[in-house]
Amino acid sequence: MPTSENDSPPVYREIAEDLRAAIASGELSHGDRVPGENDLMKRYRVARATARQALSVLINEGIVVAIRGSGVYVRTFRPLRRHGPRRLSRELWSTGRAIWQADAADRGFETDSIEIGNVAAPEHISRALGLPAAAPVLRRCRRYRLDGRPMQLATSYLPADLAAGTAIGEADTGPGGIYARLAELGQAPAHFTEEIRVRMPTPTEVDRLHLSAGTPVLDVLRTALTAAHSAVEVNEMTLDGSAYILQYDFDA
Amino acid sequence: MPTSENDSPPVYREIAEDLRAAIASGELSHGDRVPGENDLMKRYRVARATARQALSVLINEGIVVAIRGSGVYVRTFRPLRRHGPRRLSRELWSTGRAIWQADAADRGFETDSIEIGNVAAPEHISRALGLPAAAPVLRRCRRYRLDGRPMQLATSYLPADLAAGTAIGEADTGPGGIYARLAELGQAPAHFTEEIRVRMPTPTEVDRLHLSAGTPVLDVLRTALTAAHSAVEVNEMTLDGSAYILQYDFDA
DNA sequence: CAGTGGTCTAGACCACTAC
DNA sequence: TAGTGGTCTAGACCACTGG
Repeated sequence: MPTSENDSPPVYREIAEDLRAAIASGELSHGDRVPGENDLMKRYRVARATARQALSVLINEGIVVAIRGSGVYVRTFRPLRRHGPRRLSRELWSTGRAIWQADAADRGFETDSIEIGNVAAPEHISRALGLPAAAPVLRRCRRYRLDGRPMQLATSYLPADLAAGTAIGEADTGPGGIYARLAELGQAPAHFTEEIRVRMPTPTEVDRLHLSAGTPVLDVLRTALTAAHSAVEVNEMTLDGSAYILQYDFDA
Repeated sequence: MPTSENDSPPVYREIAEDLRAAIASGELSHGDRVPGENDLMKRYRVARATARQALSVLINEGIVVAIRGSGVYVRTFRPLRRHGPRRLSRELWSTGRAIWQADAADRGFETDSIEIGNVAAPEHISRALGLPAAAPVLRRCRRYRLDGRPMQLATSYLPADLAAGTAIGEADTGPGGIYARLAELGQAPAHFTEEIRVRMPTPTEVDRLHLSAGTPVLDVLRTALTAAHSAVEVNEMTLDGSAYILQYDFDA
């Protein structure tokens, strides 16, 4: 017979709950060291696996990180605000700034591991662009870092014939970026739609974004449309969920 | 000496990777049964804890669910599209429909466990409403279900003096809901801003939303402003991340 | 009632960090 | 070098699901 409480939660959950409460109450705060495996084994008189299981709960909730050889620590959370409409206003890119420069004025935002080439469009991309299945598209993959920390992965797709022979196919797309080049072609984006999904990251994403366990990612799929409502670009982004707050403003 | 590969990943990761690949390739698909602990122990000749650890990776990624006494299954994912701007268009609530009815026409959307009362505003709420700290506000908590499945938790806050003596304080707010009542008071919402965050759920939310492990939640904080830009309502929502796609449309 | 996943113990060896 | 977390074994008892 167990402790004979009518329906007591498992030990590891109670330990996790104690730690969670200590964090919520401020008794332990950002960056503080959390009691480790050995501490918990002594304090609660449990086996190592049980102590580990308790910690793994908090790790998978993303409120704590384990650092090998060192200890377990309360995670800090300092997200960047990403303003949907404002950052895509025409004034911005028509004056020669790349749109991601709107996110973090003056901070060390930089792009990384760029890859450009023509491919056959995946199904959801050809659909979004209104092209036949597997139509040729120009794909631009890149990674954004802020202060050295990887924040998001982004892949743009444009109809191959539209982009052919322009700076859109170059590593440096020039002042104002892709959207300014599209405008020069008479295909300036006028409307945007963004679709947002949440999920846990794949191992590849964990690696490329340096995610710790318990960190979800945001998938943002943005479609850029001209004034005539033809789709000229689709941008598929994967954001570190602990690094962003998304903001959207609109009218009734 | 281990298998002497220079830097081979741990066994449990390799097992997880095999299963992930089988799912990605379609060899195993939605609802299918995944090899269980005993299968993995035999097939890979590992101890039970190792097989469990491999499965726990996939469970925490949200790609499979474990059902006690039965087995482990590939999760199905069928999200609901929630259209930010459109669902809040004035025509909708001014014609007597509650705004959440815009999400799921004809489907069994219903509200649940409603709780209404005056409280002192939490810090982030008083800030959003432009009120002094701990000002009195009317709070409305509720839960939404679709086809019986809980989908989101929502808590609205309105300045107490504004809501006093109106149907906003009632369980049934009448045709068109809160926003129609505000309009009658000459405080019709004209602008909205929504802030989106992602995180792993608390145990309470796991319970109230029936979330399985590896499911993140979306926090949406919406502020409703009048044409004169005074904030009249703040709605703090927590959505089941596996149940929603958020969509926002806007112009350049 | 056989099989499943859930919890827990008591060990072991390893890689890494910090002093 | 002492202490940390990471991986792994070989058991045990339990609650639950399914035929």
